[in-house]
Amino acid sequence: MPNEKSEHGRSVNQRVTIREVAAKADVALSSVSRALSGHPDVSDEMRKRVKEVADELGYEPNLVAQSLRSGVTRTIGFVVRDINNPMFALLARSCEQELRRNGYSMILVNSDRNIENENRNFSLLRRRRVDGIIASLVSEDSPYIKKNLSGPRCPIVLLDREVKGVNASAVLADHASGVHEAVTHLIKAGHREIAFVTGSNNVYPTRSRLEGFTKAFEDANLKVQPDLLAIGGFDADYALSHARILLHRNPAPTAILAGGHGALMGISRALKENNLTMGKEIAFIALDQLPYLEVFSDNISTVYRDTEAIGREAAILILEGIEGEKPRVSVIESEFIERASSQGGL
Amino acid sequence: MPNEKSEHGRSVNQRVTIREVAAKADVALSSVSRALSGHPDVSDEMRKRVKEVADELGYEPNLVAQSLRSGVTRTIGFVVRDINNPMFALLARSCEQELRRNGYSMILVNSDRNIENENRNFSLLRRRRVDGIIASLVSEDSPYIKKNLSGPRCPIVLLDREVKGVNASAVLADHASGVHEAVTHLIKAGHREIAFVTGSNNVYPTRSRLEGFTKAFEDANLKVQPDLLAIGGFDADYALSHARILLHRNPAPTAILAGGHGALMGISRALKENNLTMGKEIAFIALDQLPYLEVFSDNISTVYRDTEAIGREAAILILEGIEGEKPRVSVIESEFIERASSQGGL
DNA sequence: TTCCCTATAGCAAACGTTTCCAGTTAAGAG
DNA sequence: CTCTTAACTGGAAACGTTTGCTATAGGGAA
Repeated sequence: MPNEKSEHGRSVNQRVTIREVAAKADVALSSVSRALSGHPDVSDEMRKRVKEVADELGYEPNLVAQSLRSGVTRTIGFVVRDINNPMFALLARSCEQELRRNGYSMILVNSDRNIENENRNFSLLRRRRVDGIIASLVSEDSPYIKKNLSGPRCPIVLLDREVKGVNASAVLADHASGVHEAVTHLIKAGHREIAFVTGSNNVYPTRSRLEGFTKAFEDANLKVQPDLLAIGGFDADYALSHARILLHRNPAPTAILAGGHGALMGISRALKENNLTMGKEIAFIALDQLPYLEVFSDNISTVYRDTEAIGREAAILILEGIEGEKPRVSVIESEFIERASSQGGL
Repeated sequence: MPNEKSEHGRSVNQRVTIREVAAKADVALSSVSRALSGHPDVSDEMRKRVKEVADELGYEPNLVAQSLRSGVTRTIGFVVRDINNPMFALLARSCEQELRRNGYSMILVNSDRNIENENRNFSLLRRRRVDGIIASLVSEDSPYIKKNLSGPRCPIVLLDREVKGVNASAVLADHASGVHEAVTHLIKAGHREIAFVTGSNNVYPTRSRLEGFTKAFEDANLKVQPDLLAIGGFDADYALSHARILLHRNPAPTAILAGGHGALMGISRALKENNLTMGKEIAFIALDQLPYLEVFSDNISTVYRDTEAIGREAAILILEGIEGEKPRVSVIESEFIERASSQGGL
C-alpha cells in the first residue's frame, strides 16, 4: 500500500479528483463535471456511468476548487458582537439551520465587544470570499463601519442595527412596543420610580427600548426621571455597579428593567446583595426572554421577541441578497409577557 | 464609475488581485506573493514597495486561491451533536478563541442528535477540505463511524468519546471521579435510594459516570438498584417521563442525579409537578455545571468540569495533529461541588 | 581580472474545478 | 440522399494563488 501513510502515521490527504474519475470512466473531465453538477447537456447513460465510477472511487468534489472557479463559496459569515450572550447561540443556530437547508455553511466569528476585532473579522471573511455576511455590530459608529459596509463587498444583513447610508439589509426587533407595554403595565400598577439598565445609545435596541419607555411615561402624563436610567453598557459589570447605585437612590426604585443578558446578570446579583426578591420587594422585568430563563426562572416577566425567527429571517434576507435582490429591512414584533416577577415593589 | 454597481444596485465583487498589485508595483506576481507572505528571498526595498502598493489598492488575498494552491485551508470543522446544549456553546467558543489565536477559523455544524446528519456533516467538511475536525459524536457505534474516522482524512479530535481502532485524538472528562465523590457524599449522608437519569450507554460519559456511581456503592458495600437507573437518553423528554416514574417508585428515591442539560430540564420539571423542592424533600445533584446555573440557580450541587479547558485542549490537540504529531488522549478532571440542593431528602 | 557564490527577481507550472467553444454524431426535414 | 439541426462530448482556458526552477547582477576571493 504505497502512499497510504506518511512517516507520522497520519493518513495522507491523497484524495481522488475529478481527473481520476474521468480516467476510470474513460470520458472527459468536463463530462464528469457536468454529469455530477446536474448540467442538462449530458446523456442519461453518461450521467449514470460517471455517477457509478464516482461512487466507486469515493469521489468527493473539492469545494475549494469549485469556489475558486465559480466565484461562489456557499459560505456565510456570521459576525457576533459577544458570543457570551446565550441569545446569540439560539439565533446563530436557527440561522445556520435555515442556511444549511439552502446548501450554505456558516463561519461564526466573535468580536468580543471590541471594534478592532470586529474590523479584523470583516476582513477575514472578505478574504475567505464568503457569499454574504450577517453581523451584529458592536456599535453603529465605529470608524471602520463605512469601510466594512460599503466598498466592494458581498450582501450584508445587520442584526438589530440601523446604519445610515449603507446598502444593507437588516432585521430589527420592535423593542419599543414591547417595552411600552411593559412600562405601561407598571405605571398602571402604581409604579413611578422605574429604573432601567441597558447598553449604550449607539446601538438601535437601546434607542428603540428608550423610545417605548419614554412614550409610556408621556402617555401617562408623567416625566421620565433621568437619574433612574443607566444607559451605557450591556455587560454585567456595568449593570452590577449601576444597579447598586440605583438601589440606594432615595426614593428607591420600585421597579427595574434589565435590558439584555448582562443587565440581567448584574442586576440579579445586586438584588441579592440587597436582599431584595423580584416580585416581592421590587418589581422586575427582563427585556428579552433569555433561553435559560425557562429552565429555572419561569416566573420572570419579560419582553419577548422570537429569537429563532430573527435568525431565520436573517438567513432569508442574506439569501435574497445573494440572489441579487435589493436590500430590505424586516421587523420582528415584541410583546410583554407578564409573570410573577413584575409584581410587588409598592 | 464603470463596473461599480450591478443592475441590482449590488456592489460587484470586483476585488483587486495580486496581478494588479504586481502591475502597479511593476514587479512579478511571484515577488508580490513572496513579499506579502514573508518569504525570505525578498529585498527590503521590494517588500516595502509591494506592501505600499497593496495597501494603496486595498488588496486582500483570496484565501480560496491560497487554499487551492497550498492545500491548506486554515479552517477547522466542529461537529456538534446537539447545539441545544448550552455547554457546547461555551466549549465551541473557547475552542474557537484558541484556534483563532493560531490563525484558524472554525466551521460549526450541528448534527441534531441524528446519525445521518452527522454523516453528512463529515462529508461536507471533507469537501471543504478542512485541516482538522473536532467532533462530539452522536454515538460511538454508528454505521458510518469507520468511514468517517478512518479512510483518507485530516486529523480528528473526539470530544468525550472513546472509539476503538481509530487513529484519533480525544479529550475525555474523568466523570467517574466526580460522580464517585458525589454519590459517596450522598451515601455518607444516609441516602440509599439514589436515582440516576442520563444518556445511553453507547457514549463514553454515561459509562464513565456509571463507573463512578457503581464504585461508590461498592465502596460502601451496597448494591446498586437497577430500577433506579434511567440510562437511555440525553433529551429532556426522556428525562421527564422517566423521572415521573422514578418519583412514584416505592420506596421513593431520596436523591436524584441529573446527567446533562436535558436531564436537568426534564427532572426539574418532574420535581415541580410533584411539588418537590431540591435540597428539601429530595437531594439533587447536576452532573455538569451548566453555564446558566450560575445566573439564578447558584444553589445547585454539581459535578464540575472545566468546559472551557476542554475546548482549549481540543484546539491544542487538533493543532498538534496538523503539525504531524501522533494522536493522543487528554483527560480533564471533574470534581463534586457541594451546594444546598444536595441536602434534604431524608 | 576572473570566477564563483549569494541574493534577489521573474517565468511558468500547478492546485481541481467550471465553462466556453468547437467538434462529432445521428436524426429529421426537404 | 443531402442538409440542417439538435444533442451531446471533448479540449482548453481560466479562477488567484504558491513555488520550483532559472536568470541576472553584484560582491568577494583568488
